[in-house]
Amino acid sequence: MEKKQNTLYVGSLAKGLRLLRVFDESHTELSLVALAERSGLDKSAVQRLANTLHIEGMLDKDPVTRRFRPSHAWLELAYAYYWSDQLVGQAIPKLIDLSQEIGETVNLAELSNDHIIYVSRLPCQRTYFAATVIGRRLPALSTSAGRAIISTFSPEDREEAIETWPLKSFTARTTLDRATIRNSINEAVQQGHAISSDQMILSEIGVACPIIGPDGRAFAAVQCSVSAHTWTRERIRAEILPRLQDTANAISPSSQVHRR
Amino acid sequence: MEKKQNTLYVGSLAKGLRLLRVFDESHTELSLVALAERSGLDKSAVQRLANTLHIEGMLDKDPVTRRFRPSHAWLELAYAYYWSDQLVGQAIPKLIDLSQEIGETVNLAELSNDHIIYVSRLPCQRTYFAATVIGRRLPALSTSAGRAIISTFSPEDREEAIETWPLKSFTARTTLDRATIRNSINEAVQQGHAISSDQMILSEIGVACPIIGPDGRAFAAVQCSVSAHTWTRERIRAEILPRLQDTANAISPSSQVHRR
DNA sequence: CGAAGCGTATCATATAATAATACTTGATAT
DNA sequence: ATATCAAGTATTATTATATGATACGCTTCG
Repeated sequence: MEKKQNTLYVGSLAKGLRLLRVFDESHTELSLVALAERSGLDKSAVQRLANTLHIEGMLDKDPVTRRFRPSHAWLELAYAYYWSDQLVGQAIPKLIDLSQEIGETVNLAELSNDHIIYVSRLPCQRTYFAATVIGRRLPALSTSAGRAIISTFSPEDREEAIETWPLKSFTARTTLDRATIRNSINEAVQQGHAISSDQMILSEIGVACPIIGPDGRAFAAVQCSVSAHTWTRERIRAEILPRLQDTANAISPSSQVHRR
Repeated sequence: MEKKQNTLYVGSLAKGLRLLRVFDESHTELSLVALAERSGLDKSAVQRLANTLHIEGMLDKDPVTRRFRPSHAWLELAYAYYWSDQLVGQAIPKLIDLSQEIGETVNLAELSNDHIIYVSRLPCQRTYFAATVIGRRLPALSTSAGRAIISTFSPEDREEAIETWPLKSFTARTTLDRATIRNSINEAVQQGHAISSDQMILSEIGVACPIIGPDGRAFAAVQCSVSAHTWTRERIRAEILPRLQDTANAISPSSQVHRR
């Protein structure tokens, strides 16, 4: 169909990957035709590609319903990812300490273009499932972690992010107004941390401190999610923030060994 | 080269996947030729495939060293996996409670052929990195979780597992003798749980209770890792085991809603 | 019982992946 | 400085390989 550039591009591989990416929160188990519909590929292509993925162990196939599901191999990829991410190894022990000290859910979020992605999550209280799963990608502007990171950008980059990065509504109270977000980020510039409420789910408050790179720009954040039923912003600032701040500082890239 | 069956098998896709699987604990960042060596593909093939993976966002490329690394997309796959795994959603809240109660690292392990794979990990104490990373795959026979699972098999299946499943040495004390393993599993049959020491790392004790399916056969286990410096088997049995057992029972598949 | 939906199998065709080769770059050593 | 080497990049002719249309068979459902 559409030519996707030159001879260094292997279309079949790209199509196979598209099949993998079609699975998400609400599509956890897909039939052949469902795969075809969601991927935009035709039935024959899906037949061959899905079959290959199955043989290679990337897709499980229910022998009775004939539907495909993500396989354990997807977790093995995550495993390999973790070893390749310099930051995680550095951060994990400190995050464990932090979560034990404050007794609340602690997350490590990394910037991934204009989104943040939760790389490590240490749930301490029962929460909704999505809050415990690694790999969740959210619009940076809508999260405390993202705002904390953006707050370390140069004024120009900050403004560009605020103006152009995507937004999506999750709750009735998700902020979709960029002026309000600008205020929140400006506050973070002043205070060195970001706080947000009701963005992903109601009655949830997020606090985040940026992890600042050698160039002064953050590429990650330590974040903490608490319930608005048991916490106020004041208490968060008094009891959680100092330790959160310390942890974020301790995971400073200045202490990172240069690779190899 | 070697014909890999029929026309329903897309070789290029399979080769691309091989490239992904080449990354692991000790190979976190690979150059073009390193990829070629480890994957067994020739340079041209790797060039095309890696390029495609890069364009599709599956591999990050360091602009200066030109080396490839796993991308955030690998975590997104894990995210999709979690939603597709019925057990995890069920288990997570109970595992959180358990880890808070006992204050020790709690894991959820699933059987993956003759290995177990850690699907969920809730570290409470500082440990070595590998013990905190999800997706780790270990020979079932060498782990308390694996032994707990095998202990629910029929005598024939149990014996076959003991005789034929793979073993690998991790520490000087990793049990490589199948008779010893048989004893350990028989104990688990009697007691309903498995305990092992020094298998993956020295001075580590693992306890595991099987999560039993509707057919009476386990396919997963709740596991707890503690340090031999602060715990004895007796104290583990007295203080950890009862709650561990309760948790494993509570995550019973009888309470699972039949899909769709 | 007929129809619809879905998974599976087959096959002729040309597209699209291949592998060999040559060019470029950058690092190291002489 | 210059040479050497290794690694990344680009090009191309060739054909194998992936393609997608079509047809078959099995369930499910009204």
